[in-house]
Amino acid sequence: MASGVATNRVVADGPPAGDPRAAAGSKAAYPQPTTARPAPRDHTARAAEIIDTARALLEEIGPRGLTMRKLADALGMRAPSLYKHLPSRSALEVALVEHGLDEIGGALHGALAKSTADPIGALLDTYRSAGLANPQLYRLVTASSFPRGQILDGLEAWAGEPFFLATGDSHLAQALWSFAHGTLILELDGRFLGGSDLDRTWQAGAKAFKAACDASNPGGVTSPASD
Amino acid sequence: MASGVATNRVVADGPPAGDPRAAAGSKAAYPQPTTARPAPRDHTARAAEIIDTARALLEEIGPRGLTMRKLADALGMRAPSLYKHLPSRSALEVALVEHGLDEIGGALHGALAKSTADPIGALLDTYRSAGLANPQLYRLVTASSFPRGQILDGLEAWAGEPFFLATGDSHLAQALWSFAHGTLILELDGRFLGGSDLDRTWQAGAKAFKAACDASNPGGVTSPASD
DNA sequence: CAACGTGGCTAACATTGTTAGCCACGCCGC
DNA sequence: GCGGCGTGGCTAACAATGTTAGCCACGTTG
Repeated sequence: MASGVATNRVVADGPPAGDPRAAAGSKAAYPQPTTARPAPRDHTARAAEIIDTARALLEEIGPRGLTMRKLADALGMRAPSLYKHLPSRSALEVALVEHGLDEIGGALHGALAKSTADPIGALLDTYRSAGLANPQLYRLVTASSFPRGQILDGLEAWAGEPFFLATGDSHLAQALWSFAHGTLILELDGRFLGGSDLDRTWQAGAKAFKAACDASNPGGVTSPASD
Repeated sequence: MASGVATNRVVADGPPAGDPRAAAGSKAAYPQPTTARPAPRDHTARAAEIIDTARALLEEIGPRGLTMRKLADALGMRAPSLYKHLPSRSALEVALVEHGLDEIGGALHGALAKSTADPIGALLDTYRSAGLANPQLYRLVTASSFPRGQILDGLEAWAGEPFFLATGDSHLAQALWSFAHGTLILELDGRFLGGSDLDRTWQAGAKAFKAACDASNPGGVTSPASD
């Protein structure tokens, strides 16, 4: 029970059965998005202000340092007053995570919309950039202990959809996402050897998955191993 | 400073330069281990008892639930008495993590020693099994917030070495490790879609990396894509 | 002008890790 | 035998955490 029951997941098993666009895309040769982008949750103006401040503070001092009293301090008020605008610290985290998922999902969908030549490479680059730009937020979004059940319905699925769109296969999509997340979190946590050239680590994975994608999807759009 | 300065890392950049065994292995065609297994840290008998209890409790109630008072309760004593045997809760976590790294590293090295036919497949299977057998310990070992600098010198490098041994290339090794960690932590956290067949997700990644390994190491030992 | 919702405050509580200080017990040297 | 002392337990207490209760000033609205 420690990690709760997760009802929302990233990387759907593919588009709903029988969707015509998935096979008959007009312009791009890979499937078109079929998941709707969930509308962001409504917050009071003051609540939004608090969440913004929390986000800035989060990047400064990390998830553990982000305490209700410090957050209140940064806003020129006392901790209990925060509860006039947010029900709990956990709700604040949910808001931050939803922010993060919306941003990262937007970036991934955007990357796929632009680059049709090398979707997997574009996806990985975008994923990595998004994480490096907001490391603490990325850590929070992917924290094991997070109460994932409270996140906006469909948000995680929408944010993860690009991995399916880029590979055309749900298991390859999950494997690619796993690689991206694993590499990013290990990079953020400084777990690779000091002198390592991480660009090449990402490239090694990208190359492997591009090849696997070509193999599972002959005549598809992913460019032949380009390295 | 939130995540500390990591001085020990997993997956070394390869064996020390000039090591003869790396190129001229006698029996197996892939490199032999060159990193020494660090001796476990010494603990008092009572300290070891505490650590064992902590480990059992960890799997029951998770890292966040594992509090000094609950641990003391489980041992029939009071929280402050724990400090007669361990300097801090953080030191306890370090001990648990070292336990975990030693076990997982042992399993990985063992797997490579047995199976020379499909080292990458064996490695991934072993990694996954080890994590699924002790999910909370795995979470702790790979937690972002962990003070990694205090871990026994060389332990992480030794535990990660098999990834290099199996691939023969440091960047491919890091990418493979990233995939393994990413997939495992996402599986443990229940972040894949409910109905997903995770065996196939692992297989998809394994296949991609085996092919990449063959490509970067022609005539090597990894078996040709066997699905 | 009275009523009331909004949004701040202080005081306080439980839980966490942790420290200080006390004491019972068993072993060692005389 | 016995005094001293280290070992390992205890209670009391502190600071920091999330959170609740209860108070009050202010602006809007009937």
